[in-house]
Amino acid sequence: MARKNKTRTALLGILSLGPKSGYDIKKFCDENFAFFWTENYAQIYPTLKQLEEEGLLCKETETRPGNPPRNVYYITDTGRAELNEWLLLPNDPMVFRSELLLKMRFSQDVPISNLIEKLEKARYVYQNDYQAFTERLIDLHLTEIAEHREKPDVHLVMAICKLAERMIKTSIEWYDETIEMLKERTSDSQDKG
Amino acid sequence: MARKNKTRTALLGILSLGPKSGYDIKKFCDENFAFFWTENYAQIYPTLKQLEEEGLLCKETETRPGNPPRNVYYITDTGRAELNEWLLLPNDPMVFRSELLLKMRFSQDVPISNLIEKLEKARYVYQNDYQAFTERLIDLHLTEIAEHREKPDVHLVMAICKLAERMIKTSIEWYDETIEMLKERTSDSQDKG
DNA sequence: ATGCACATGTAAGCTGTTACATGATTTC
DNA sequence: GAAATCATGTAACAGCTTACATGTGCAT
Repeated sequence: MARKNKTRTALLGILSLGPKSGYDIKKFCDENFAFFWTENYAQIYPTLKQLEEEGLLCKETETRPGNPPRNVYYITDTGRAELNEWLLLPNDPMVFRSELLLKMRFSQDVPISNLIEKLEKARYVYQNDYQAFTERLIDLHLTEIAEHREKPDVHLVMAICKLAERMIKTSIEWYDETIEMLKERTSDSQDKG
Repeated sequence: MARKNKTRTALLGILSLGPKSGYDIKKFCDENFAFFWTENYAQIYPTLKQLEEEGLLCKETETRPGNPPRNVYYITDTGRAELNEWLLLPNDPMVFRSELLLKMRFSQDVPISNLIEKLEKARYVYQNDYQAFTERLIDLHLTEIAEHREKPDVHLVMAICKLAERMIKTSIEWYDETIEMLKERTSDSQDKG
């Protein structure tokens, strides 16, 4: 019963890229996966503890001058085994959830200006995301050229960034078009009325 | 504490389009909102009951020959008021969640063929969705022309379908490109090895 | 006979969010 | 002095999914 805990395997995956603290993991998620994955502290810390108890991770407490002590977690061989098992399993279908689209469907009787505001606000956020991904992709290209060699996973990271960039671009174009359509309708009805 | 119940307002919204049974609501969601919203019976039935108790909906039991009895719910004025309040409120940011992209990021050491399989499977599902949306958009256009008039919300429905169609198209193109890239890398490493 | 569509519900229990709690250090 | 960053956690509770439970009518 109840769905499978994805945080477990997400943490194993992130830690398979290198040892990290709970704080690092959150940051890593926000900076790299925000487009398609999020985790929060209230999930991360208890899960790390649990994974350590199960022997999938091991903990080392680091003290660095001028910083609070950190609990850094390393993935164990057992952890890597569970990760690889999960990687081969079929994945859940992607989930896209938009409260804005839902509201839009029911908004025929609310002031259009309100809907336009919502769309503009969402579009603004996307604009920043789009720039971030574009810059990220350029960085990846430049790093690759500068280092005269490929890191083993650079093509995977780039593919993921490309999808994010294009989805966001598609969204922005749709937002602009839809905002314009709604504005035209507003002025039309004002002309008539 | 704990997040806001979105099912309540989703049901109010759907019932604002016309009276429906719990079964109808589920079907309506699956057929119209699946791209960005889902509901399931275990959420729908208790929520309908609760909304009725609060006076936001009213129930009528319908018996039709050859069919099991249905509980059809109508939205009340109080219900409409709560719906309109919610429509004006700022919405949560959209959520996109993809276990496939997450796995992809960690898949540098698993057989590429396994990743390709996953991508091809996902792409196949999208292909069907894409065709469905394309046909749906054509239908909406034709209906509009045939009826020589616009229903008040047709432009909203069409906008939503357009976004879905384009997002799916963008995804399919990315899947194809990514699958090809991975296949090339597989044959490259075979040439070298 | 088998499966699909119609039709309504409940129980269990993990998941995930929000809020709370605490404190050092650096930067403006 | 205020704000941001670094850093780790817990409590409470609503939300959401999965599985279970039950039954009719129609089509192949």
